[in-house]
Amino acid sequence: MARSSQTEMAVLGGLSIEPMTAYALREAIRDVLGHFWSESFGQIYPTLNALEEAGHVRREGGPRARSSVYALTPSGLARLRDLLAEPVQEAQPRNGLLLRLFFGRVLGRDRCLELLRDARDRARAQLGEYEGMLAQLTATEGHTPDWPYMRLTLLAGIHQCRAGVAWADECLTTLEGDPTP
Amino acid sequence: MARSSQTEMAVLGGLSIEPMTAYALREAIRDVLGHFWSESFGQIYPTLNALEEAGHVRREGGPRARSSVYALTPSGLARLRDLLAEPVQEAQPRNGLLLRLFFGRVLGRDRCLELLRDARDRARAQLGEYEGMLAQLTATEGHTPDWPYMRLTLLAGIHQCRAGVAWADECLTTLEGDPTP
DNA sequence: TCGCTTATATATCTGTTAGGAATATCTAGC
DNA sequence: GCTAGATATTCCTAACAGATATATAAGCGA
Repeated sequence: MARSSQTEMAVLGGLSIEPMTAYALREAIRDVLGHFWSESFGQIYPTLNALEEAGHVRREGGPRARSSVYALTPSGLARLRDLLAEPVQEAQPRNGLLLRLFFGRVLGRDRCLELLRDARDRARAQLGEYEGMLAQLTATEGHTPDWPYMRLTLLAGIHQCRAGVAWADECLTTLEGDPTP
Repeated sequence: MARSSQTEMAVLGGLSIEPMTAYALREAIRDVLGHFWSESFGQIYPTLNALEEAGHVRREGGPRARSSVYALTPSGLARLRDLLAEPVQEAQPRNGLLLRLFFGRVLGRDRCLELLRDARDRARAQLGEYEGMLAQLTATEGHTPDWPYMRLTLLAGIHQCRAGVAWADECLTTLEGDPTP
């Protein structure tokens, strides 16, 4: 059986854009999907093997001696369609920042303020990056069919960051004005 | 290296509020931290055992025959402080919704619209819940030391949801107006 | 008040998943 | 040719979720 079907989806999806080596696939996932997805070698390779076994992926000699380029087969595309149509399963939430802030009484107010400032700065920086990417995307001529969908995911990042900045700002003002230590 | 157990932090933190059984701890984590954290029995029990071994937690007879109530020891509180002070390590992002939307070309526009509407509705519903909880929190008399920090985390949920709604709305308008199938 | 049923509480166990260190190989610059 | 860095792959270990097993309490009819 395949590893988690989520990894399968990401892998098939990546190959649906163009055939790649496993290494390139990982780079692509990190660079393109990086702000909302991640996969590591340990997942990608076994998944590719399983997919090859199932005939969803074809392996060809790669650019280097011992490397392989994987390409989607028709059945692989069908499989991708099926997976994408499955209900979204959200990952269990695990927000380390909020966990720390929740126990702020123990951590101390100053530390919390620091955390919040940090979070705000990081969100601001990210926001700048995303806006740059969006501008670049908007400027590209000859939109591919993927264009509107890439835009969606970028917009998600932007809204998220803006919310993050606004939240941190609000918290900072209330917490700074709070007399209790 | 450390995929350090964040579970330890959540467990110690929970016990820092009041002594509890493992079962109650899990309930508390689900109900109170639920919107940004999650733990399962499979992690909580072994973590408690390890903490007891290390002397960070004291086990006493619980409300039922075979049950134990765990309480934080001074060294446990110190340990919690240390853990909270460690740099925040964010979980790898895994957003199933965005992954699907990214491959929207394969999934089809109509399905994407559906996903977006769903996401918007869920975000709206959540927002209502959080706002209710915030109102309730604001109304409570005699603020505990934890009060301002609980408020922070609730606000985070609220900002997040608002951003989610705004994003989905924006995407829906652009995608609905898009002539390409 | 007894015995039966159901719900709740407690604990353990197991397969899956994840992440990244370790390893190997190649390419290019010096 | 030699070294640095990019490319490619394998593997191991710990975290993890969720199911399952077992015990206890509570409800309820007789």
